[in-house]
Amino acid sequence: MTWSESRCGLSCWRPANSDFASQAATNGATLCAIQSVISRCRSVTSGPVSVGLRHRGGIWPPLLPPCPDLPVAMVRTRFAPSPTGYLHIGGVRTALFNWLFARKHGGQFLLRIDDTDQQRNVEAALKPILDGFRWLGIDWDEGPEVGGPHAPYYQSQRSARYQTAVDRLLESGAAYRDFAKTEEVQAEREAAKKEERTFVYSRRFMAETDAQAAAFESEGRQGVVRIKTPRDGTLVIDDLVRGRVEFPWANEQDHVIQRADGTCLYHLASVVDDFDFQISHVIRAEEHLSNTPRQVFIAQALGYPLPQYAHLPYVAEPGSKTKMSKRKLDKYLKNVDFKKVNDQGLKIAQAIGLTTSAETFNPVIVDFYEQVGYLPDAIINYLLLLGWSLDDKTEIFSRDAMIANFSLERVNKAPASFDPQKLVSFQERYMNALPLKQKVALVLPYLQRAGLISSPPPCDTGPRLSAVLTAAGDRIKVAGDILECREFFVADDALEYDEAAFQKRLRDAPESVALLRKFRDRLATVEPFDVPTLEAALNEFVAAEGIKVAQIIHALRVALTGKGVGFGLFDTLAILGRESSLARIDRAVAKLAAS
RNA sequence: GCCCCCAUCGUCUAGAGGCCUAGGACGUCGGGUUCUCAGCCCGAUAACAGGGGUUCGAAUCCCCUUGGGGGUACCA
Repeated sequence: MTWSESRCGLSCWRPANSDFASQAATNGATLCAIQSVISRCRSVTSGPVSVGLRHRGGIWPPLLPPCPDLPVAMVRTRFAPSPTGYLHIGGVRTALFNWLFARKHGGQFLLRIDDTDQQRNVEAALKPILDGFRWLGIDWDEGPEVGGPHAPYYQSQRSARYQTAVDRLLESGAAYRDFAKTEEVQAEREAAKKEERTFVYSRRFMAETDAQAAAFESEGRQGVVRIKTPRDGTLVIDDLVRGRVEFPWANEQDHVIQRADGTCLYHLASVVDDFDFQISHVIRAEEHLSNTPRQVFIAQALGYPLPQYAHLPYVAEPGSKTKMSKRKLDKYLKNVDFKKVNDQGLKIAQAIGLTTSAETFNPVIVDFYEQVGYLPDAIINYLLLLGWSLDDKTEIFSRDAMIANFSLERVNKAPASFDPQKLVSFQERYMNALPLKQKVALVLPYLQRAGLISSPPPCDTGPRLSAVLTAAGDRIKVAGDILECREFFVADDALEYDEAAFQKRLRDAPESVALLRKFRDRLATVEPFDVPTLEAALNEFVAAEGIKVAQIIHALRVALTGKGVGFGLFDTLAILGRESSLARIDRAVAKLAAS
């Protein structure tokens, strides 16, 4: 049996215990696949490696004897953003899976910029994307800013490579110059549609010789280059997540690979780059599955070994299975959970004086989360579980744990819809686990940008912020939530009151106010002014007056913070200190008297 | 239209023919705890798209239907 005959999954395992170690499907002839399987085995064992077929339900005896001398191919993956000016959350998921796969197998992850279509300002449009990846902790071994042995990593700078490929394709007859006008092809397409058959270009304006080309050109026609797609036979792809997929060649088009102006199109460029960059695994979104045949055709015509393909399901819209796009923001905002996350972000952005536009600031775009104060680890953890799972219970993964456990085998086939609520739940868990010191550092810039703390901060900021964050506990879900606690950072005479709370707890509650005035004098002498002493003092006061705690505590909270809801009352008093507490009670009482 | 992919609670998922009376998480709804809020604890709700096979036995394998998604560009 030869490898090219094998269309089954390839596996390898540790001979010692036959433990299943790693699996890869192979697309017919790719030696690269075998090498990659072996290299993956190398990462888990140092002994001899057997390669054989894996069958659902069991491992079959090895078909090849251990062959330790086979060259070990490096795992190299890539993510290819186009410079659009923002980093889409779905793109991050794809990049994450590429990154995890490379890291898991000790390979490289690279970034290549798909700017065949863009003209200017690529750098500016790229910056938010690179910043986003950096913020998320997804690092790249080769690509923009870091360079690498295969530079340049911008498609716009690689046209010479593409031209060489086009020339070779033309020379071998795998591609041809075509002089049809757009309308002429369009007419054929419509005719096919009318007759309910698959459109196949007639090649009526195909020029296979220079003389033919010259003749067309003399008519004033302009030539593009098309691939000469086979018209019969079937292409079989063994996709690492979808398994065996077959495409009849007859349904494929003679796609254009080079425009009349000499610029090349994505499919050509992508195939050439993947070869040049020695990409071993092409891991990308499902939208490219149907595009794979034309890419395979180009690669094979060029004599390139094929990479392994893995097509990931989409990240779908909240509550739907449609691919998520930032263009349909209006629609997503009708989803209550999505809107909630969006509105909270907007509120924080406004409080820190951030000018936002829906284009670049919304929950589909990564920058949103950074600005609002989410934790990168929470987002990564959430995204990891969108289409992948380890088992039926593990949910929290450190970076090391996700790298150690990730595998393409466990990627789901069905699209997963983006659930803002679940993301928030991860964020809460991570925020909660964050050490106080880091929380302080995370939150401080928000207070500064909102003008509540100067920059550089006064020296009592650290302790006060720590005290506030401790008292706040899990009320701070994202860093920007600290702005909900502004009452601890404003001057006593600048405190704002929630009118509804003021009405309910003070104006409409004269008996509470009377108690408040009385307790104020007690507060003036409590020593020390700390939580246990304050609590004891209040309990004593309540007992002496024969009242319930609730009769005074709410009034006191409104007087101190201006709000009806907040931290524990004794925490609040202790943080404010005696002086502020008394001043605020006096101010509230005065306000009451004034109205 | 044609081609390709997909299908388990509202959502993310576990599930490799008997461990399934289908498990976990998020959400939702009750109850408890606390000075409010947040949290926490306890409980409940809720799914194998439909129909045919194969098999002693099907969420799991096969076929059909339905539904969803993607492709069919001189976009990426």
